[in-house]
Amino acid sequence: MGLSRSSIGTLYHQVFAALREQIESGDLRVGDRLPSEADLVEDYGVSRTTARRALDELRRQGLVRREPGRGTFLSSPRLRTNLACLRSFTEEIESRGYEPGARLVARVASRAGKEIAAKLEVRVGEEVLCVRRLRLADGRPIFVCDSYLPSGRFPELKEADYSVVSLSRLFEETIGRKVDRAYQWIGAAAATADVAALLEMYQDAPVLKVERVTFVSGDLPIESVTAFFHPARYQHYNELSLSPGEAG
Amino acid sequence: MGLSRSSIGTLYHQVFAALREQIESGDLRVGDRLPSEADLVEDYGVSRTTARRALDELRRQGLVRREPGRGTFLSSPRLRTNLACLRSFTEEIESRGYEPGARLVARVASRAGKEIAAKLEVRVGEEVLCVRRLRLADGRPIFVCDSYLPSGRFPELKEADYSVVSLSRLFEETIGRKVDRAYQWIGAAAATADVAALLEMYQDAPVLKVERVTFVSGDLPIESVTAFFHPARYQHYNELSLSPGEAG
DNA sequence: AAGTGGTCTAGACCACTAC
DNA sequence: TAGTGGTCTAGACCACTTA
Repeated sequence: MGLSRSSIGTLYHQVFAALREQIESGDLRVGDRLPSEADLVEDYGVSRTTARRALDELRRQGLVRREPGRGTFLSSPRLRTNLACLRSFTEEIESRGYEPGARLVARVASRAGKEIAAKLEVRVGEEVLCVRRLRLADGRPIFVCDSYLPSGRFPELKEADYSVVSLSRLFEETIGRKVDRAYQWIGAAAATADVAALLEMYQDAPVLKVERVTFVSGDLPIESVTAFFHPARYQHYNELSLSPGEAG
Repeated sequence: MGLSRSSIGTLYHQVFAALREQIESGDLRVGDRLPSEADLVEDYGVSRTTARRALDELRRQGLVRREPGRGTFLSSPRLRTNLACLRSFTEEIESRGYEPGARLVARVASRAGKEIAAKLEVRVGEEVLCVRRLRLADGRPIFVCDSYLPSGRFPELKEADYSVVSLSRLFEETIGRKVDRAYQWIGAAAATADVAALLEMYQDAPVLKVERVTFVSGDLPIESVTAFFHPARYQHYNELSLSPGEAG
């Protein structure tokens, strides 16, 4: 039904997206059984391998659990993300089939205090730009992010338009350097009044707090960002394995 | 060669393990090309699907990157070390220079519900052991963890002493298998009354919630654990690099 | 032109679940 | 007995890279 074999994307991703849409629309409730692999073969006219890959993708993202002999069941409609590799928040939202959005909330020129100066590797008092944005997935508020940008080091940043969706792409376009690596801390915090309002939560409700410093090629910090995530709409996911050398 | 089609494990896991062993033995250097899918088909006498799944598993763990038209290459050490590596909570506490401690709070024999059964890959109703422990660093409460253990699969777990500090070591000693990999979700939640009391916090205060499923060699789940961290005393840290697929 | 990984098909057998 | 997911095979075509 409605699959394209030309340029829309892979078949399994189209099947995956169709299922995800069913989940998001509310047709399926938590615990409900999804179509079996055989059902998908019939409904979409694809092979079992393709149908299976779509269901496996849903599982990998934590949306469903699969029980041998029983079926595939909706577990939880949360957004989940894999930390194992560096992806911009925009890429994470996109890769899960949602339409990423952003709303510029504030934009203030300022000067670096000790904390920000250390993170951005600039002198205290150096010019920085503070940008607060509300990030959305399919129009729903997912997180608030406060970005601190070294506008002293990269003057191009002062003129940029921060109502765009992806800051990573903005960095690449305006200063011609690609995002390369990042480090981050993940913790929990109580929502302040302003964050709570943006995320449609109560003040002091728990939020997931991510502090990230991002580097572009040349190992230069380009952004220090603190993000507050709606805990019911977003969880970080990752997979861990033994580091080489200790494996058995 | 040396694959078994009986009881050692899936074919793709055996191929995967053979390749990982080659990597860890040092036969392959950073940037070296691994055997192609076609090579593995010949060498191990498996289908391309099976060979491919082994290589995909290596990529999923960040050990290799795959380039269409070129081949599969061993990732750089920095990429590998930056990717999430599996450490027990005990190791994490130790690496931060604290003296790890543990207090056994509860220990109950029970039966697996749907959620736990799916995570531990056992049947619903199968015997499981629930263990709640309070974890300490230099005597201060850091987190509460609720472990669900497949005592039906590993009867040795029933007799074990859970007042020890490291469950990973306990697993290795009692069942003779090493912890191999894990996956986890990280989110935020409000502290329940019992958790808050153990962590010396107020009820409903925000806590960092980590749900982890740990596997031992043979790819068998050994533990499904939910941990609640004191947000002022613990934050999750990690470093991110470009994904193996896009890395330069 | 040959080789590589990415995708897709159309089958097969198995263990398990539910009726 | 029928249906489910887990694994595996033996092909196929494609876009891409390298020589």
